[in-house]
Amino acid sequence: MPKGQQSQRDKGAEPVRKRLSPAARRSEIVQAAVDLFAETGFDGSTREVARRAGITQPLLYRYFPDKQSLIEAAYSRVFLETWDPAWDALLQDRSRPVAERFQTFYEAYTEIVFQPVWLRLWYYALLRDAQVHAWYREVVQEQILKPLVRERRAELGQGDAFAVTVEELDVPWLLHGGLLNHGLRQSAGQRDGRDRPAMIRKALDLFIQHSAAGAPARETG
Amino acid sequence: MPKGQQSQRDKGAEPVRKRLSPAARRSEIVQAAVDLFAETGFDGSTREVARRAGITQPLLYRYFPDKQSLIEAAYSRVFLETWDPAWDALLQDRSRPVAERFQTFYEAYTEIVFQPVWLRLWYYALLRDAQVHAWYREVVQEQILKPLVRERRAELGQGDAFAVTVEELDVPWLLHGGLLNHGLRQSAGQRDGRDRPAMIRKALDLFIQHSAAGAPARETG
DNA sequence: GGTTTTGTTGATCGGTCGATAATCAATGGC
DNA sequence: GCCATTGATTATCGACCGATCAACAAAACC
Repeated sequence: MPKGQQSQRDKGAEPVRKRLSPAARRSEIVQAAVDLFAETGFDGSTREVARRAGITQPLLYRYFPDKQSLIEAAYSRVFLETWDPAWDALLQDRSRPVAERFQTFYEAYTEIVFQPVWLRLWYYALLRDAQVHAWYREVVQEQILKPLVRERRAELGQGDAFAVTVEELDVPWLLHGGLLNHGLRQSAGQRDGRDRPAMIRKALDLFIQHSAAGAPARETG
Repeated sequence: MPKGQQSQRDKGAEPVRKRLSPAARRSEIVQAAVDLFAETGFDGSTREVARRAGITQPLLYRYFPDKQSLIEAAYSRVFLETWDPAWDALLQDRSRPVAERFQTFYEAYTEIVFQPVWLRLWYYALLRDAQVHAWYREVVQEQILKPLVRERRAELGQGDAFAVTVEELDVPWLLHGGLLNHGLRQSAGQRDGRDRPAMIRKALDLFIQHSAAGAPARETG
């Protein structure tokens, strides 16, 4: 019989101590932190994080010097792993219409960022410190919205060399923000069945129409 | 000499006790709560609320049975006093074009709801309980978006009697959400000078163009 | 002016939180 | 099989929080 199978200290079937590699343990803690913080905000207790990770609370301080660094680890886990490098190529694939490209992209993108855990953690981060917000705002603008404007310019034969202006980004920001807000609305208990792809399509239609209106009067049926 | 002018207990110039009417005191407490909760979220302490209101913390429990009712009082102060009854008439004033009416309305509306205290309290409330969110979502939809669709129908001569469908609300929701998100973005430390009226105008233009495209092919230059 | 009413305060309780120190025990090296 | 390493736990500290209660004092009343 293996020793310690049923010592007096065991209250359940779970072995009292399970020893993991630092990387694996740390990963479990971060995942527990992400889940908890997404539910309750960053005032969720370290004890609850530890409970969900199946460890005791002091052990948490073996992997993170303080709670703040645990919060930042949760940031990284969720936000930094959002962007798929393949999307950059997708957005610039000029063999397909802009609307079709960005439809594909936004369906994949929102499938990630519309998850409650992502949206809630995002808004909690936004409310807590403007630092994270400024950083991610830059990501959205450079990776998504400016490519959208540039690719649409090229599609309209307007040339894509010169810099994208602030005014050109207004409508893209409006629609991107509208989509984000739609995700938040659906995430917060709403169940009216309006599906994501349709909403994305409408947003992209609005942009395509709007950019065409500024172009040399090419009409779309 | 008035008694108690400089007793041993006075540490500053402030009189130790200032006696107010319950209504005035309660109002001061609620205002302090609104300010604090907008800054730190609803985990802001009752002691800090009391400090900002210039009273001691136990007195707070003379006016509110517990912290939750103080939170709800802060809700009411900010959210219930948002809507100006005059706006209902404004939105239905058919002597002016729909775009012009809603431009005026949204400029007044966002002047209130784009205040950091409003936006932050709103998102904190949204993240905390879906109840408040569902309630306010109903307000926006019934008071703003459905009138927008109906008035635009009338302007296009399509008749405004039959009910507004869910699909018709998609684009309005998209643009309304985009505006809200724009306010949040500006509130969170961004200073790029893009002004509200211009953004509102672009959002309304998008809606007007979109609804015109669905009409019997009337073209707008 | 004495008495009542009630707005206000000081003191404090039980609970939870973040963080630390001492101790225990599972694994790898030899 | 012993030992060193280090993952993991128990116990605990100081701070803060929500809430309660007895005591105090400023108006209000007659």
